Amino acid sequence: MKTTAEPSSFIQPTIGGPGAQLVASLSLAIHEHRLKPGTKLGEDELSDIYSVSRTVVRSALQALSHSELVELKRNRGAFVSQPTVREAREVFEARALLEPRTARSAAERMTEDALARLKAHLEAEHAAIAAGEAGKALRLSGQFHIEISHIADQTTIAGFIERLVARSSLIIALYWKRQSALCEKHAHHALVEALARGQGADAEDLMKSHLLDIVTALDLRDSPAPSVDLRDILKP
Amino acid sequence: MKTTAEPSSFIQPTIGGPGAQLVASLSLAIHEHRLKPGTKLGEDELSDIYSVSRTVVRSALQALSHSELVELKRNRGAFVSQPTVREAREVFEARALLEPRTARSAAERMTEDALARLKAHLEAEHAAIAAGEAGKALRLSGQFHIEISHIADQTTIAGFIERLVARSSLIIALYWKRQSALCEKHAHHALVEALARGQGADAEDLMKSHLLDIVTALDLRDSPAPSVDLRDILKP
DNA sequence: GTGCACATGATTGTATACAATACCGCCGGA
DNA sequence: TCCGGCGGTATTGTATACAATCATGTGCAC
Repeated sequence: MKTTAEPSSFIQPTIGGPGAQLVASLSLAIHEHRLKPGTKLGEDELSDIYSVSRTVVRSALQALSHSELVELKRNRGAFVSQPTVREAREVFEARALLEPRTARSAAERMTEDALARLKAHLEAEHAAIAAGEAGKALRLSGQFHIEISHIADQTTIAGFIERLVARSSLIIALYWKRQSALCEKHAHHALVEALARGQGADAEDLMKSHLLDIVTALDLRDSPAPSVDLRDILKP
Repeated sequence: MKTTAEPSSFIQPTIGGPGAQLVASLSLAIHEHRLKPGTKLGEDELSDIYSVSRTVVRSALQALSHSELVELKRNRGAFVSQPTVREAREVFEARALLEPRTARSAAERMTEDALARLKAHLEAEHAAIAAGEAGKALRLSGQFHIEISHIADQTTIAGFIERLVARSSLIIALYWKRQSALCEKHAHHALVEALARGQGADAEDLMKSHLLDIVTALDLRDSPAPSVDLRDILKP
């Protein structure tokens, strides 16, 4: 393991523009499942709440739509995204393609500094679970994967994983089957162990099976989408 | 090979909002290297050219910044992105991770319809090269990869590849070494052959070596970035 | 001649006003 | 009773005006 404490490159990609505060706040609420998929995000409503003009609200909503967290429907408004079963499958296929390899890279590029951050993060996860803060626990659980991708020092891939994790949060909100969030805890712990020892192959395998566990805990049968809008299918 | 002609899912992800025309036009110009990296895109300038208000121009620039084609600097304006050497390497590492596997999937899901489109595309590439339209040829060359990813029927991954191809265009504009674009032609032809025969493993290998060829045709030595702004490094 | 301070001009960030479009309840006719 | 047209209301799309910030060039002090 390297011991150099290179500064962590936590540059939010392209999200620093106008309405950053708003983007962050909404993003947080969505990740913590306080805003559920399908919720309408009215512009006037948000501009009232945050005391900014609709201009910046629109800007923020646009940013979120590019992260695929909200869906913009022309002349109808912004809604928290509702990934379909098909999209859900795709997201986890993509994660299966990217994350195991990234975990391996992370193990190889592990630093003392990063390990400390990772352990602290794990601690925070446990604390949130213990405190019964389900939303916060879920968000941290997702962010754990993002942390790892950042350690791998591939900001481009990390950006993709960030998007995938975000969508995963929505997917979990829609399709979660069991309520056992405990498996997460152990899986993450085991991953940190492997990463700490620089065991890349182990980390890769652990990540792969961890992702598989998540997918199998989802109910992705071809059900008629939760609440589809015929307009979105039968476009004139 | 399947023969069902399922409708191609060419849904532009989240890019249908305001200023779509503008986004398309600018995107085209960037892909064809008519707008070079570092070029400033003034808001008034664009609003004059396209006869729309600055509101929609800003919206379009924001969209492009989320695609990482342009960089938005607060209070200083929008510029066509200048990927660094490091970012260039990351982009092609990501492509190496995603595209070969995707090519394999494409081979497995090939349809008569898709094959026809692919061949037509190849023809267009040849025509552009023959006509000496270097910019157009380059753009089509990139779009070829996107077509394949769409055939693989993984819209999420296809979206990532689309972004990577876009960045690749900028990278090529900055770091291209040789001027032999002919290799592309043969590589793409070979790929289509493999895809047509449903030879997934071959397609995967061909894509891998094709991407490697592109990278080796780049000059990615650690050079002092083309024209950096000290402000971007020494942030107070 | 060099370096700093300030004023001026240009460009972006934000807010507001108006126009276009879609949603929803009502009403009339079959 | 059900379907289709119609108008009011609400919400989004676009344009414009004003405020804040940054770039540039001049002049003065050293």
